[in-house]
Amino acid sequence: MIGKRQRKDDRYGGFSTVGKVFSNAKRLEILDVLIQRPHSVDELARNLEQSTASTSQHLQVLKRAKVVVTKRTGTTIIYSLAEGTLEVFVALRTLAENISSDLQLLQQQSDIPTVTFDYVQHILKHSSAILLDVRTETEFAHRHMNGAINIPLSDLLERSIELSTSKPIIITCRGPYCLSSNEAVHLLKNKGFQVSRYDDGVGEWLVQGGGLCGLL
Amino acid sequence: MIGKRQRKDDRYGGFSTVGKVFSNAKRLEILDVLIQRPHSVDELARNLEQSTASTSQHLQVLKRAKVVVTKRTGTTIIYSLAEGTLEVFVALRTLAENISSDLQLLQQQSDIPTVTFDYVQHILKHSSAILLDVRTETEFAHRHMNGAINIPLSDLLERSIELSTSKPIIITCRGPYCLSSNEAVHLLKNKGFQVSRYDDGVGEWLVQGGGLCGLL
DNA sequence: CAGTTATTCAATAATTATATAGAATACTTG
DNA sequence: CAAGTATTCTATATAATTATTGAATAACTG
Repeated sequence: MIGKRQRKDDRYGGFSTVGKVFSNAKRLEILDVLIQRPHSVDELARNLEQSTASTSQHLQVLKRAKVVVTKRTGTTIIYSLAEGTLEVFVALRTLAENISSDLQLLQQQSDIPTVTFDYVQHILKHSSAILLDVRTETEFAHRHMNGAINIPLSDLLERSIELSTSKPIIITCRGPYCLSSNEAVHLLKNKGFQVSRYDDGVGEWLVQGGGLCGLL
Repeated sequence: MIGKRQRKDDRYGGFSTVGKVFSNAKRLEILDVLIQRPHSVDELARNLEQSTASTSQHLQVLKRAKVVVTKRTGTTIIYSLAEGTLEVFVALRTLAENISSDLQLLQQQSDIPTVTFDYVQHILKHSSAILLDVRTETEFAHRHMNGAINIPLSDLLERSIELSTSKPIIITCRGPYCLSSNEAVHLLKNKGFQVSRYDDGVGEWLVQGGGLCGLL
């Protein structure tokens, strides 16, 4: 006969297998990267600036906990988020940011004005500004906010001519920990545009009730 | 000048401090216990069947991550959940249960029929069954589902006479990992009542959109 | 089927987590 | 202020996690 304590330990132990996923910085970064689009092991390793073996090991943890799924194409294995993972990741990050004054301080180290979800929704409804996503074309194609337009950061300098100078521009990128929107803001500011930033990414956008389009 | 990699590591590192909270079985059990009502260190230690020192150490981790708050009354320190923690805990557990076939198997080791949130909402609306919470009076007082009645498991045998025999009874307790509802079901079944079980607790109830009453 | 590429496995070393016992602290009460 | 109770701190031993290197595997390519 199995004891009560043993049974409880088993239950919470199984639960903690999923919790462990979120206990390591590199694993959190993997998940954040996978929100943008599926990636191969190799791509992830380069992204994290870490050995392939170590990245693979983290991916095994994620796979065992079933928060990611894999698809083999040829010799490469493509990892992507499992259903339900995005929502929990975002909920956890939101909690972390609300809670931790450290993270907030890191975030507010900038002089660029940031706008809220509600504000972005409002301007989209009234077409009173442009929502500019500066991620790569592939990321944008995978999923992006309804109503956003895409010019990748790498092309922004030469393609800034496409942007209307009469409307203010709101920049969005991969999410709160992404540094692209900062660069984009400065680049466009120097060109005379009126710019602000939506700090959150597609994950937060979705969880807050915003619509997405894309392949998934 | 701080490098990009360093800054990312710092960000995800801060995030992982909050994630670590959910990576240990005992800490998850502490949080689950705190959902029911605030507890002292000593009470928690007895509940977890673990030394006070070790429990205190876990509580420090939770406190540093700011997912719990403390209130001193005399020599005892009362720990309770911080705002936002309940929702994330439940979201994580829901993910874990959907994902992990192990946890589901553990759960379905019973012959008692379980009912869904929607069903409970329906029967409450039509008063077609009784929702019976078998937790302690203190736990019930702290927060309970709108429309539930309370008979603690310890009193159930002698107080079963209070229950109508004409209506089916739905038992609820501390949540999916709590073993009280099982006992209560068998006890009432032997007395000839028509019983089923709502497996989730007040946390899931709240997150699914159910109303709560109580002190907090 | 030998060579190439992508990923995983195995062994190791360094770090971090965890549990415990016993000491130290903090508050209350007589 | 001495005694008692609740909690935290310290030191220690054990276990788990993490990153790395190099070997092994698996699928494709000519």
